[in-house]
Order: sequence, then structure tokens, then C-alpha cells
Amino acid sequence: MAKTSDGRGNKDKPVERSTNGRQKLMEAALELAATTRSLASLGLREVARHAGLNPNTFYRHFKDFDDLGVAMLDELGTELRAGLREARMRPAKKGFRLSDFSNPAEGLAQAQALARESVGLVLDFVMDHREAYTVGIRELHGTSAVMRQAMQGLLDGIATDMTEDLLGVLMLPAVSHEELTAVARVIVRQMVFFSMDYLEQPSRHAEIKREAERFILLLFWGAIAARAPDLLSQANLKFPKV
Amino acid sequence: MAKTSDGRGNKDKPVERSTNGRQKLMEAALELAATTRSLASLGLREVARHAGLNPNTFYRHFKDFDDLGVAMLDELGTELRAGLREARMRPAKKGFRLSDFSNPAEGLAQAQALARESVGLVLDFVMDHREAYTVGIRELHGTSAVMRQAMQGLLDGIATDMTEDLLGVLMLPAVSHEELTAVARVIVRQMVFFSMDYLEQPSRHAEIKREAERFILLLFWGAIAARAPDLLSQANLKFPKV
DNA sequence: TCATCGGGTATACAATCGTCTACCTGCACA
DNA sequence: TGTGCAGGTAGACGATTGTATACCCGATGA
Repeated sequence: MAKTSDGRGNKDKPVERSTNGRQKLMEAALELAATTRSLASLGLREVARHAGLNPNTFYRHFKDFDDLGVAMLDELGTELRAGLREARMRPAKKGFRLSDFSNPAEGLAQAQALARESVGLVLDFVMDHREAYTVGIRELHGTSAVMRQAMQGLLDGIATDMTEDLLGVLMLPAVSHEELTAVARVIVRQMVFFSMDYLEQPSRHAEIKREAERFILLLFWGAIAARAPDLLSQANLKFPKV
Repeated sequence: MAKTSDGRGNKDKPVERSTNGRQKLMEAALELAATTRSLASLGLREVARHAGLNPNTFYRHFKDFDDLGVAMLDELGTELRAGLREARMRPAKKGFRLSDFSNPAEGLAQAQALARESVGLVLDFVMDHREAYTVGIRELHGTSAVMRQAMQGLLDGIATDMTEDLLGVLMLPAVSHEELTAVARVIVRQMVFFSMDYLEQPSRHAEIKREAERFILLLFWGAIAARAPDLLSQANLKFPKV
């Protein structure tokens, strides 16, 4: 996990001790980047100063700012991903299980509930980690190719998780695996924007949630209609109000 | 248009002369920002040097980097917007006109053609202005609140244009104006990502075009199915291959 | 017990930065 | 005719930057 460049004695002891300065630097960088500027354009001295450390201590732990960025993304990214998966499993444990669409009306109703829960989940997470989110998204289109790629990888990873979880819970009729993956990617990326709106416009929270939810449902509805248009009209299903 | 702060003699003469240095600075900033770093973190001297001018000349034209950024976005943004509108009008002149969905099959086929044309249009534009696009998107999530707001305004403006143009050409059944606006917003934002993919992965150009096109169609299909599910099944329409 | 080494510090240096003040030049207008 | 001003230049200022070299300490393992 860590790349502790032990010149000697690389036994199988991870040697996790004294991650004090390293952690301090990462936290300082996060705070500074969130309020001041992009990660890549942070000053080495600036970060060290804000962490209460000597400028040169930076070199002990990181060689680049890319290096620090990737480390941060590693830490927070896995946390986010784990949190999302775990939370997505929660409703399943509450007996929230919709196998096939043998009862389409009920199936879609529960799909809507699932969408609502997921949207709330993501937006809550973003609110709880707004600094990390702000900085991360900045790097998504930033100048560092390394960070850009890492962030895109994280988003795609989330989309993959989402696809797999969905497949275990929701058997969409006639929607193939690749199709579902594409839809998940699109949703994850769109949530980037919705999250931004959510952070920047606290007064519109409810409205933004509705918009996001509606967007997701529209996509799934389209996917179903594209593959099994009969399903919708036969059951005389109405698109939910949202 | 320009804010030539004439202390005296503000007759109705715009006085457009000698925009030489100003233009040079903007071009230099664009080039530097595209290759080096974010706009906001550019050096004043750096830009001036790259423009072959004295550092102090910067102050003659701009007071901030935000100031310069907004000026650039003004110039390129209106160009993009005009280009898109004009190009979207082109098919309409070719007799490409689908009023209502009295013939749903034909209507949707032409909607697909319209989607394809629009996607190609945007992606071509991005390829032709990759520097400006790269820098602009960087600022969309950047540190400068001024630039962020300006970029979001541009995107929303494009979405509005798109909605109006669509309303003149394509009467989607039972899809309200606000609904169409929401869909347009979502499409425009998603195109940001597709454009990024397009720039970064030249080998997947055709594939990305297909994905974008498919995404748009899926949305419209969903919107139609949500409001008029009968339309799709009655006419026994198949979702296009894409 | 003692050498090794990771983590942290101190100092120094050249480069670059933003900005201030001053000076130059050629139009425009009265 | 000549005055004012926008546009551009020159030089200097203190501050801050990244980095190189050298020193320090406490734990660890032989």
C-alpha cells in the first residue's frame, strides 16, 4: 500500500508507525486547496507552513505534488467507494429485493425508491466531505495528467460498483450488462454536476434532489422503453411524478 | 461591449482602435493556460513575456486574471454559441423539418439524425478549439468564483439555445417546455465529459460519438415514454440501433 | 552498545514573482 | 497649436518560491 522505500529489511512488516508528518501535510494540502487554489499550484512552503512543519519535510514523504495528490485520492477515494457500496447494500438488507419485473408496477416503484436513496446518499456524502469533493473535482479537469487519470479511474470504479450492485438487486428486463454500465457511467458523471449545484445552492437542495432523481429515472425508463416498449404500455404504467 | 473607461467624451463612438496588446495578452494566456496550468495561477510576468510585452502592459488592459478570463470567455463563448446555433439551423434549411409526431416513426428517425448532427457538431467544435475548451472546462470547477459562474452561465445559455431551437423544429409530444429545458441542461453537461473523452482518446472517436448519440436518444426516448407510452408501442417503434 | 537510518530542522541561494514610480510616444480633439 | 491621455517601456523593491547541503534526534536491530 505505502511505498516506504526501505532500502533494507523489506520483510513482510508494513511498518505503519509515525505517519504523523505525512498525514499533517496531506490535511494541510486539502484545507489549502479547498479554500485557496488548485492542488498542483500549491506552494510547497505554503503547505508545510500551514502544517506547522519545515518546508523540507515535504521531500521526506512526497517527491511531487502529484505524488501527494494521488495519496490523498487513494485515501479518500476508497473511503467514498466503500461508503457508497455499504450504503447501497443497506436497503437490500431491509428486504428490499426486486428480482425480475414479473410485477412491473411494483418493480418500477421500488426502482424509484432505490434511485431516491442513492441520490440522497451521494449528496449527503458530498456535503460531509465538501473539501475533498471540491478539490477532487478540480483535479478531474486539472492540469496534472496523473491526477486527471486517477480521478477518472475513481469515477469509473464507482460506476462499476454501481452496476454490479444494481445487477444483484434489480433485474432490468432486456437491458444488457454493457448497456447498464454505460448508463451507470453517465449517471455518475452527471452526479458530479448535481453535487456541485448541491454544494453551491443550499436553498435549492430539495429541488436538486428531485432533478437528479428524475434524471436517473428518465434514463432507466428510456432504457426499458428502448428494449421492451410493451412492458410500459401493457401494464399501463405511468411515469412517477417525482 | 468593451469597457473602455473613457473619463471624458463618452459620445456614442465605441472607439475600437488599437486592440493589439490586449489581444496578444489574451492569446498568450490561452496558450500558456492550455499547456501549463490553470488560468488563475498563471504568472502576470509569464503571460507578458510569452506575449512579447512588458509586464506592466498587463495593467493597462486588465486589473485581474479574472478580468482577463472573463474577457476571453466572452469572446470565445459567444463564438461557440453563435457557431452552434448557426449550425443547428443548417439542417432546418435543408427542408429538415419535423413538426408534430403525426408520423412517429419518421419523426423519431429524424430526431436521431438531428441528434447525430448535433453531437458531431459539438465534438468538431471542441476539436477545432481544444485549447479554449481545455482552459474553459478547467475554470468550470476552478477556484475563481467569477470564472465558475461565467462558465456555468455559458453552459446554461447553450442549453437554452438548444431548447429554443429544438422547440422550433421538433415538437415532442407531451413534453413540456421546462421538461425540455431540464433535458437540454443535462445533455449539455454530459457533453462536457464526452468532449473530454473525445479530446483525450482519438482512437475511440467513432465509439464516443455513438455513446453520446445513444445517451441523447435514450433521454428523449425516456421523456416520450414517460409522457406518452402509447406512442411507442402503438406504432411498434423499435429503438434505433445507433 | 553502537552504527544506521527515517523523520525533522536550519540555513542559504538564485530565481521569480507582483507592484510601484517614472518616462516615452503618437493620436485625438479643442 | 498644443494639451491630454491611452498604450507601451524601463528599472527597481521586497517578498516568496523550490531546492541543495548539512546537522540533529530517537528508535531499531545486530
